[in-house]
Amino acid sequence: MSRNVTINDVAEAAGVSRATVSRALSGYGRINKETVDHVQKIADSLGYKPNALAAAMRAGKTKTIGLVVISDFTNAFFDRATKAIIDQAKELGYRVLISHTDEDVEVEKIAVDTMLSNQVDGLILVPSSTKKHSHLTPKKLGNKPVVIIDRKLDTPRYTTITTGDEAAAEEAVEHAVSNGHTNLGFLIAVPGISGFTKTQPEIPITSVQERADGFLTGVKKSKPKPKSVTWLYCEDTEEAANSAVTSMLDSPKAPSIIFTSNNDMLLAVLKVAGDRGIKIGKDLSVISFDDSPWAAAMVPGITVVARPVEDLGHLAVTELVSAIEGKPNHRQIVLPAHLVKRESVAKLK
Amino acid sequence: MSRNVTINDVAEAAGVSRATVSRALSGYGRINKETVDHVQKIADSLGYKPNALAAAMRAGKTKTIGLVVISDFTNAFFDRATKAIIDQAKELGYRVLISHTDEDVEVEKIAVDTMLSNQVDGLILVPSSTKKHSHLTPKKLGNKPVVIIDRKLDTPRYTTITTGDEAAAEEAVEHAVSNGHTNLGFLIAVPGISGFTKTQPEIPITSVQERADGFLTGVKKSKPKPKSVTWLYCEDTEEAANSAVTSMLDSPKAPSIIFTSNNDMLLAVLKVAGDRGIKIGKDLSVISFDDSPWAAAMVPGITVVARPVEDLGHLAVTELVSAIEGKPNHRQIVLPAHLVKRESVAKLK
DNA sequence: GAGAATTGCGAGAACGTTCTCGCAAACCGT
DNA sequence: ACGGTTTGCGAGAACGTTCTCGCAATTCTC
Repeated sequence: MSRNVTINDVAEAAGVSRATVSRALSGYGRINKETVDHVQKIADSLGYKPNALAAAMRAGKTKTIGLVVISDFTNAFFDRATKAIIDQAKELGYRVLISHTDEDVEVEKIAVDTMLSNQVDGLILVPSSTKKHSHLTPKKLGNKPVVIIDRKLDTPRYTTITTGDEAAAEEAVEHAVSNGHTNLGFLIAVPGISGFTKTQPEIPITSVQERADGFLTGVKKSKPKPKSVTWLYCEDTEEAANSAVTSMLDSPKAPSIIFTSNNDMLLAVLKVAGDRGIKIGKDLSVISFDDSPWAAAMVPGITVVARPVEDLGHLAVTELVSAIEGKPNHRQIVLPAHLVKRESVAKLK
Repeated sequence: MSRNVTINDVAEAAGVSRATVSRALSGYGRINKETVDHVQKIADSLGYKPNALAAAMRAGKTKTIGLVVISDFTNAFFDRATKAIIDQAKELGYRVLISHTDEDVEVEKIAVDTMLSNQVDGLILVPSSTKKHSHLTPKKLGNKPVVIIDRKLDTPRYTTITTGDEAAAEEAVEHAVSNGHTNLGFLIAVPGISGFTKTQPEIPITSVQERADGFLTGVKKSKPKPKSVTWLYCEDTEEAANSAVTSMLDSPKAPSIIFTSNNDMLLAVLKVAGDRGIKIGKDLSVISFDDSPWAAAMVPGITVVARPVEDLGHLAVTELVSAIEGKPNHRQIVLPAHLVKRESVAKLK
């Protein structure tokens, strides 16, 4: 394992000092053009690669952003968000260190600590909990810039970028009612509970809360009052979701349409309905949150609330970098979400 | 922006030397138990967070793995692989720096350089090209351990972990033929070409090549010889895929089953068929590579070749870390893929 | 052509750790 | 009580870079 070529090796080989090599390669200060060329050549021939660690240490800047998401990339929101963030970070000259917390505040704490220990210049964070964020004080974060995405903290301390899920949820209900649906079912994924329940549990995630609120407002406002409304709150696992859907379909006032708060719940609806031979878009309608290629390509296409995920990721990085580079501000940004109407909602009567 | 608390600050506050603080917190060398407690307390009260950069520089180890994938996480293979890799890395005490190359060798080159510059201890790499890998010599990689996954290089220099796609592809054809299909269509995604073509282009990716080979072997071996076989090689974009599928369905000898080499192609088949009112699993059958939750939940469920993606990611990290920690070996590992039979293949006659 | 301005470069400190070395104090055995 | 061992800790170097400072050598100015 041969040692790496350092700036000292280059300096020696070129017959100049370390300082001159640094000047030549980084292009600052006063230096002769010919020296630059000469050093360049030597550096190339030795296969010199600058040590970003050493540079970062000296500079106090790592050009690295920490990204702490709750979920992995097997999720129709976080895969796209992560990609957008990495791409935009690269565009602005930053790298991204990624960690995921699986909705666990303790894991989040450790993840953030690791990020700080690795001297990230700033953090993009999807908080696990609206309320438990005592580890997220500016002091504990070493006063580093932070951008919160997808969800809000109950104290709006940092720049926060979310999507207008409440209005979109309302629009979704409106769309269903205007298509003649009067028996509505809502399936809300809530982390931290076990199994599923009819009574509304505490929802530690503002985006989910807003979706539920939007659904509720939609129900309240709906012109022909719905005959029946079924709410089910469900743990985000396959088994729990399948049980919940089964229970909903077996209830005496089975809904003609189910609204799902995310794609995991949607897949459960598709699966259980499929197993029972219930045809989506005909016997049973469905509207879900979050668009995806497969939701569009399926037959029938699934009507969804599409959120501007790429814009959100892009903006998060832009805001963060702007803060890193000295323009700190605490903006609360809400990007509009909108309903994409496909064929999974039957027109009744 | 208050400066960070360093080991010097702790030392001063505790009235001991830097060395003692380091000993106390890292737990090595000879040190008094009481001193340890005292220093701990002071460190906590000051909110001291060790600077991983400085430690890494001193140690020459960053406990970081570089992951260079071709695609982002919006892909049914790489999302799962990435998650598995991050999780297993964390398990073994490593962090992961991620980059994606979009199948571009030049981007790959820069990505690898960035990784090296950031002093990763090892690399997990999905190479963009089987042949163009002059930037991947041990020398250029500073003799760091490398694990190649998903695809092979034409010179097997590093530990390589792939899946047995050829056998699985053969099995897929066999399954179709045994269900009475005699008009077969193959839709192979090939990066680097534009649009689609009937003539086989050079395939720069061994996994795709193996799938094509497996399909071909399957065709050759098939008992009732197929009446017609249509091959289409297609750029991995939505438009090209849609055109290719359209072209295939419009050809005089339209296939009764289409084999797709990845999920993007599968979605194109679903989309075009859906638009034309062609029922999958009835009027048209399909088998694709790579399983996913939606392929399972759809109606009909899509018959797929499932690859052990999590195992692959897991193993990649384990192998890499073992090499980092001094047991270098160059294994060529092939994990078995298998056919998951669902309802997207019609039984003919 | 003498003083002033400019140019090019080297010496050396600094970033925050870890770890080797060596020294003093405490402890041991006889 | 005296030589030898153990214990605890401090001094200082090292990792690879960047950047300030200052000093020569060169060029400019009148």
